[in-house]
Amino acid sequence: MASLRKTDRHAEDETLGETPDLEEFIGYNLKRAYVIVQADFRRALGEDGFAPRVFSALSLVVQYPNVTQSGLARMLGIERSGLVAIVDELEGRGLLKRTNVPGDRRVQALVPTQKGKTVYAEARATVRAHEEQLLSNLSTDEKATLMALLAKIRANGE
Amino acid sequence: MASLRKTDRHAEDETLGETPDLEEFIGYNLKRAYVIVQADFRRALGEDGFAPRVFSALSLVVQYPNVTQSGLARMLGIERSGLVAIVDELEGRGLLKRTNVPGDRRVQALVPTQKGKTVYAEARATVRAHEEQLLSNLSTDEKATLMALLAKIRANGE
DNA sequence: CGCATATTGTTAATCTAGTAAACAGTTTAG
DNA sequence: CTAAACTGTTTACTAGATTAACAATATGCG
Repeated sequence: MASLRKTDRHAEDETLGETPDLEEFIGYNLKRAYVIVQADFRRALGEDGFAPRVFSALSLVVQYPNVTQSGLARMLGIERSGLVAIVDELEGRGLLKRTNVPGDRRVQALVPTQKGKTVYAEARATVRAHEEQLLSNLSTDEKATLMALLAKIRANGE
Repeated sequence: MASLRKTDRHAEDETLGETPDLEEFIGYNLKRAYVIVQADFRRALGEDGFAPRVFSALSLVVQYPNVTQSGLARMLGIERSGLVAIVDELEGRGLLKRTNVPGDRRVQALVPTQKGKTVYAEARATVRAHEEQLLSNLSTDEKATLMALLAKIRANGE
């Protein structure tokens, strides 16, 4: 998603001095912005850090201890089959544990460990700081506006 | 990426009546919005329609006829190896053709066919209409603001 | 109660998008 | 002329995600 440069076209073709169609589409612009922010996220957390989805899962487990895997999958908007590997990773790193729930032997409630809470708090601070810096050309107001507009899109689509 | 519901937590855990951390992150909100808009895009173009990246490629070829594959890959921000399948598909559907360039026997300039131009114009109108309707709870001003803010993010990240 | 239906976590197969590395052919620079 | 760079391409690989099936368990309802 690089920018359009003069040298990407051939000399002989004309260059309608216009904005490319693509930039009219919200979807295209959303994707480009997302790719940039996502790359920054990965840079922030480094090689051995969390993938975005793993970070998101940990965040929710810390905030909603005893959430079930199905519940977590619903919150994340993914299939519960896809969550298994994510929870495996978090449990493998000792950041949460699967615990059985007295009333229902099907479910595995997810509980963050102390380490999980600590590691999440650090990761959260790191990601926040990186976002802050990546978006330093946006004012606080602009960031708030952006969040509000994105929330409106979400409100429509679900 | 569904919404957070009371029933997704267990009865016994408390429910800090707070906004989930995740919604503080621009990256998370961008992704959620993007997923919604992308799903709408696919609905708009239907089963046999274009994937977003194929649509984007066609758009650029129509707007910049005689672009090379390398140039197009740069514009799209993908590797040129990844572009081969996309161009194959568009050529297979008769929407563009690879032509050789007099001065340079390495490159294949991409030229839209008449059908390509027509099909693109239709697809563009369809996608626009769907975006319009999906985002009908945003005013024209809000949409413009959103675009501008996304462009600012892009300006930072590249 | 008993039985159909639904839910939970899980595995396995599959799909898409995308990257990285290598390549032969060709062009450019010194 | 030779070394370096570029083009399109293939192949192999990874990540993220979906679907379908499954056994264990729970729920609803005659």
